[in-house]
Amino acid sequence: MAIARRMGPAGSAVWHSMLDGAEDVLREEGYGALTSRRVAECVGVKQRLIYYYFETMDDLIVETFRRLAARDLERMTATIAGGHSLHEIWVSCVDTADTRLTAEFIALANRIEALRVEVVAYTQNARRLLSEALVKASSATGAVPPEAAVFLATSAAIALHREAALGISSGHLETLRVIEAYLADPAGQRAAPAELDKDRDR
Amino acid sequence: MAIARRMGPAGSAVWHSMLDGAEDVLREEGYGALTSRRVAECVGVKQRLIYYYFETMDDLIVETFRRLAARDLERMTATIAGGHSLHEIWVSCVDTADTRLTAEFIALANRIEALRVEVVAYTQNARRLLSEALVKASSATGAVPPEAAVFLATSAAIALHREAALGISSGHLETLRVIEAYLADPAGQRAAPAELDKDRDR
DNA sequence: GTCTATACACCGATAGAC
DNA sequence: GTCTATCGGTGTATAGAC
Repeated sequence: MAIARRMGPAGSAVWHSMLDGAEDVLREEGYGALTSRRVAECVGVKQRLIYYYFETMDDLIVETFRRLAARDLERMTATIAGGHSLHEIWVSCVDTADTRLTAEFIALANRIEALRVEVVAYTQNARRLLSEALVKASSATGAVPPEAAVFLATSAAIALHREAALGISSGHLETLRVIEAYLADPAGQRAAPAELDKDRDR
Repeated sequence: MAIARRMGPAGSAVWHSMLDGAEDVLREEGYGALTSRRVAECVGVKQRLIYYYFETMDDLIVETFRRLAARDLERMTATIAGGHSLHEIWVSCVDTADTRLTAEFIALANRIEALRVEVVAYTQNARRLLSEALVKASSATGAVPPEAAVFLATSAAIALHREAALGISSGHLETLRVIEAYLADPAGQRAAPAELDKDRDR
């Protein structure tokens, strides 16, 4: 175990731009292309500088995820606290969220233990936030438990993005419609009592 | 463009064992470790031989997926034709399927055009097979269109496997229960008319 | 803080012997 | 059909000048 070499400060402008570069590469080329040379090229510096700011490439990856996860959870918390409708929360928290990026991190988490821990924590936090929001929004107990609804909706969101990137669209519209119908009426009283609410919009 | 070099026959024993090796590496170490040397080591031959049987590494990858996809679709077709219940089809076609492996191929498909085409074809075939089976099983039109149900169930299955590998389990039981309840009664007459069926079990 | 230069491992792919 | 040997490229990571 060698003595830690001199390193640049976390949080500086260059440090952040390196995380930005790592994000871009991951999003557009996948983790197979996430190399120190590639990130350096994105930032506009030489490769050596990456190792001045990060001990290893794994560290850079973990830090990139940490920043992303923190921002995501903050945004989710703020949106949910804002008293928006479930549909608005869905669009802001899940549909908008960069699930392509998240999928890359999840894949990486199978190889990098430190990242695995962060991904688990983030996933559980996000799921808890969304489940609570769903419980609050639907006073009546619906046919689908909130934990299951959140799981189905978020895993569908990831799959929708992934398939769209590959050029698959079969079943996508139908799925989105089901999710949006559920969010509009989570308790599922569509059979008879919900007819009253439907008329109100006309 | 060079003249194609002499190559070994597709379908031979060694050829198959190379696809086996590629599958193993993908499943256990991810596509980052899928190299000609690694596969050769798995098979017990020298690296050079990989290029005797496959023009490029991308070719080996595509062939590996093709074999896997063909076997998967065959098994699905047989199971569906066997007249089993929806729940049995679910377990045999989706829950059992190697989603870890599939996820690796999907990730690779973003970089290898020939693989992308194969993945798209496979996904659409699998989705069509399952949707048709679902339509046949539920004569009445349920609240959820079959295309959406298949999409939600398969994307949930992938997410369940992926998260289990990472050590996440929150929401999993609830999700499985919802899916199994749906498969047991896809038409969704649980509100009033289904009460009759419920009592039958007691 | 940012650079040039470099060590060493491993990658895909090829040449040619047996 | 399978091998040894090798080329050129790129990966992580380090040494040390400015």
